[in-house]
Amino acid sequence: MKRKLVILTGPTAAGKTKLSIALAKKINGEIISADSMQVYKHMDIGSAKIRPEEMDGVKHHLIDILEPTEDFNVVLFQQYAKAAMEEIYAKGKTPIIVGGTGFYIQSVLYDIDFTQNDENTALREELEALAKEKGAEYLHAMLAECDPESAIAIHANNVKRVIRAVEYNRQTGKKISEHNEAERAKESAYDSRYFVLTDERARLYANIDKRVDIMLEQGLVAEVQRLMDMGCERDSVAMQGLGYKEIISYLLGEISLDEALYLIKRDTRHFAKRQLTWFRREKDVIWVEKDKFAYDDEKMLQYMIECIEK
RNA sequence: GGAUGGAUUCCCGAGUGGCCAAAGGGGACAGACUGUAAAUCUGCUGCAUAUUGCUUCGGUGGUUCGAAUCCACCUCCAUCCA
Repeated sequence: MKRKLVILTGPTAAGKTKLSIALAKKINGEIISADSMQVYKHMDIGSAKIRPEEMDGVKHHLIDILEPTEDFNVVLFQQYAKAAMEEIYAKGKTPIIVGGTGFYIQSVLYDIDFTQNDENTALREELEALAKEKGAEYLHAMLAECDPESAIAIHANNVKRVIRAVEYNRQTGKKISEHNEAERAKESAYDSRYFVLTDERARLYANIDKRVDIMLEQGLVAEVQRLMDMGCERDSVAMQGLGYKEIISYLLGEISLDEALYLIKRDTRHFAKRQLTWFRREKDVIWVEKDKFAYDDEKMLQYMIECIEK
């Protein structure tokens, strides 16, 4: 008997946070954040993190668990999320994964096996250096040698993924293409309800623009300044977040504040599009289109609860 | 009123007689993604009854086998002189 798992995701600025609280209260759930930036402390404004008072007594997991100087990735997410879920199930409650990072959700939902090879940074650095020196094509040719299928599937310019594929082969002696294929065939490990909250594209984009302006008013620049003062490196995982990298660029005098804002808005729109592409590809998703519910949260909740109880 | 420069496909911008439906960039749109995923990467962008046909480069007319490219006039914009 599979255990119940509720997922509430959707593109950025769709309104997941607000709806998630109401949902958690109705179904006696606890929330696990699937967000690659909200795990970090001191990154509140730019990550649009939920404020404690907004939680309204609903317990949240995986928020504020790391310093911005620490690295985070899917594997860690999966570990933490699974641990949190056990804790929630033990209490007889339902876990609700809320957040926009589709890859993270997938890692838990399909219990993807990230073979536990040690983090071999030396090898990765070696490959990165090689790519820089001899070019992306060279590395891609290396991949073609050890894993032709991956070489076909991964574009040579996508250096990060080429490196990972080569790295995987070097560490395990196997092909990542075969691994991926096997993982893809997996069925959901849970009795899950995968809700994707979304809205008309134009509204979504308008919300994004508005939200960025609000972040600025709330003190985004000061927040980023503080992070820099704390010693956050600009190429750290945390500082790759939307809103952070652009403001760093502004604070370093590379671009104007207006340019930074333009870039944040544009790139956040691009991000929302990518999220939508991801969710379209996921199977068994339940779309919750706000315009079809006349923007009535109660109606959306009611619909979601019906789906959950089925 | 005069002089000069300019008007190009959603935007910026290249193109100065045929190889131009028109470089490049941006935006929009679509897609990939299995240890950095708020990352990284790819495709596409005049219309159609689609290996061809049609309409397009401010407007009208002209030169030419052939014009976004040359000429005339007109409209608008910019700068300068009155």
